[in-house]
Amino acid sequence: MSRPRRIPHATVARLPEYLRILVELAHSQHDTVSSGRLADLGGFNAAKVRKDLSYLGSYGTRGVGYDVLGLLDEVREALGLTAARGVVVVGAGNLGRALANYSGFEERGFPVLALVDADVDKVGTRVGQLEVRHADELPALVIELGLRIGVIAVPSATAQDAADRLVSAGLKALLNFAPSHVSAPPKVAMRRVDLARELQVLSFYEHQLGTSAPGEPAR
Amino acid sequence: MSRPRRIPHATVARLPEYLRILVELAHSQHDTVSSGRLADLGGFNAAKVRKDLSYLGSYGTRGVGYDVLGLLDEVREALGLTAARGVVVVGAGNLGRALANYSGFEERGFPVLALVDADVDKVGTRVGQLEVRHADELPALVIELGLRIGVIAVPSATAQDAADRLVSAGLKALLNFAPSHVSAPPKVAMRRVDLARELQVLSFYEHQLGTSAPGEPAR
DNA sequence: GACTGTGAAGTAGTTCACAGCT
DNA sequence: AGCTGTGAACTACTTCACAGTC
Repeated sequence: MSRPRRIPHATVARLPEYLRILVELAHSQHDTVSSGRLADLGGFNAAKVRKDLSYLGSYGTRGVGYDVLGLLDEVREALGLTAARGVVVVGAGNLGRALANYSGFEERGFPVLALVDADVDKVGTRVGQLEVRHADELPALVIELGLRIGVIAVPSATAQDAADRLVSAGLKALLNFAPSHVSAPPKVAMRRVDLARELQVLSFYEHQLGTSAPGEPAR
Repeated sequence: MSRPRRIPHATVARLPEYLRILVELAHSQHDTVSSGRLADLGGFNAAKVRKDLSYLGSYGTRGVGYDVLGLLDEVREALGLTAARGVVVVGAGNLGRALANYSGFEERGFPVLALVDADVDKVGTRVGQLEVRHADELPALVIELGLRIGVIAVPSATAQDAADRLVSAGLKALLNFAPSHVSAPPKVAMRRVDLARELQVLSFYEHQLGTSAPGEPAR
């Protein structure tokens, strides 16, 4: 009930899932929810849910459950989602254009406000609402549009360069879609999504038919 | 050096990364590689690399390192990547079309051979090389094209339905891009990628400026 | 001397089980 | 009675440290 400081990474990785579930519960007019119900909806275990929420200094009520709206605020607050966070996509190839168009980002509070590329032939072309800008404009765009998160959607060979540009333009959070390891200063938060990797992991478990794949990643 | 049975999930999740690095090393004519070098290239620690590879019954040579081509085969074999694995994408919306077009899948051995949708208005339209087929044709397509993996790219509300269709069409490996929890029989390998979730996790670490985000997920 | 393979120690994450509130 | 919050036990993963091989 007090508010302990350090939230373990495994818990942080589940917060977006709690958020999603709580948004749905709020829509369907539920005002309280128990850890058991949250566990069912998210595919977790009830004890884990309670422990996770306890790190937020959650306000559950014994005998009753958690207040949906209150908890929703707590989770949003913990994730730092109190204001929309503008995203810039670097790389206007296939993947970059798709990401810039993907409505799921805007819906969840991450509007894609800019799309840049280093290739002058691509600069000026339109992708949905956006016009492709030159990568050199990054520092100006970051300031002008208040960008917070950079998405790297360039080929592996230039991913490190894209990351460096984003960091020197002042961004502190990067999501890398290129299938290669990119390094950044320790103050910069960095995650990677490798779509083909997911298929390879699936391939492993399908291959080993019978061995069921564990649920979802943590860390 | 013997070949112990159960590969821990955290190790499985890193195998694709080793694979990628080994492919690059092979291209650049390296014939051996040490655990330390692999660790550098992947952003790991050398002891972890050695332990991971030991689960494959790896053939490292003390004093020398690992044979690049031999290890490449071992990893490919462990991942079950000895033959190409056909993929079907369910959902021809924004995301589904982008995934069907994404060249990274084919490049890594997962050709997208079919794209289906339940909406008759979308059936017959073209996306890259593919013509959108009706979701009812799934069981036939699975047999005809030898599909192995299903990718779910429909809205949350219909994700469970899409999963059920894929499972009853005989697929044993599903990748879910919808931001909701989907259940499947235990024999079916199932993973989820939630793009907005990654941004939310980044938001957390950016918010808590100074707390550096740990590297990459395992499990 | 360089580098692997692996027990053992250390750390993180999960689950149990129950005391404590409503 | 129902459900939270949390120490304690357990399980998984990582890292150390060193014996063993080339």
